[in-house]
Amino acid sequence: MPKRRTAYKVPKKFSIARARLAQRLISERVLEEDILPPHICYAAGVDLAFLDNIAIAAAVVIEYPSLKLVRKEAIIVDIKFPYIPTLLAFREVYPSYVALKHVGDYDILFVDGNGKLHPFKAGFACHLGVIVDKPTIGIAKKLLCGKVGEWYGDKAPIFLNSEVVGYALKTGRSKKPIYVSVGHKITLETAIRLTKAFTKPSYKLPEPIRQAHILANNQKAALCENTV
DNA sequence: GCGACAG
DNA sequence: ATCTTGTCGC
Repeated sequence: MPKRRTAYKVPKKFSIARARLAQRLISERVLEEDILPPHICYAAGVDLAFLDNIAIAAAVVIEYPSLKLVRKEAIIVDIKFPYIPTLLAFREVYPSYVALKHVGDYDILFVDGNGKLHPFKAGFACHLGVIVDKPTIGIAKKLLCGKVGEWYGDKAPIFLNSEVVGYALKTGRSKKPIYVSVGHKITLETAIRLTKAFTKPSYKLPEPIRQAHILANNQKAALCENTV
């Protein structure tokens, strides 16, 4: 009788090793193909604001092509996990997931944070995208890793291990670009096209993220007033 | 070992 | 992300 053993060791408590294992499993589930409706009507966006150890998670739904805000919900959750570069998802995924459940259905999701533009190709956008199982686009305002390639008009590829994992994209009137990458169920090309489609000419960020950010901060301000 | 490092 | 005022320009 052969000796029975586990395929690999799975730590029971949190550890960097366990987090990396989770990220590897997440990255293996990410689908970089367009599995989305032929015509996008609604795009959801999520963003968080913090106050001590609590997070205010805001989720919104933007209609296309009007780019009007049609749904918005915010929730409050206690936060224990700290912000650690490359492990952002472990701090923000749960609140985001809960807030998203309150805005109903949508065709695509915009997340503020990277998708595959991550050291282990498992950024926050991949993590959340796989969990909610929706076409997801990652939008970051700063470069986490990788090297910016040659610019072609308004965009430049981001290389990581000689592989294109995202694009720097100049939107609105901003000199600084935003960084677009695949979260889940979408190709990089479509992610860029939809990011542009959901971004108003005068703003740098796509509406789903911009509106979610505004809502999160408004809710935080309202919460502070009630505390005073 | 050192520096960098989404939100 | 958060702490913070004014300010330059379209």
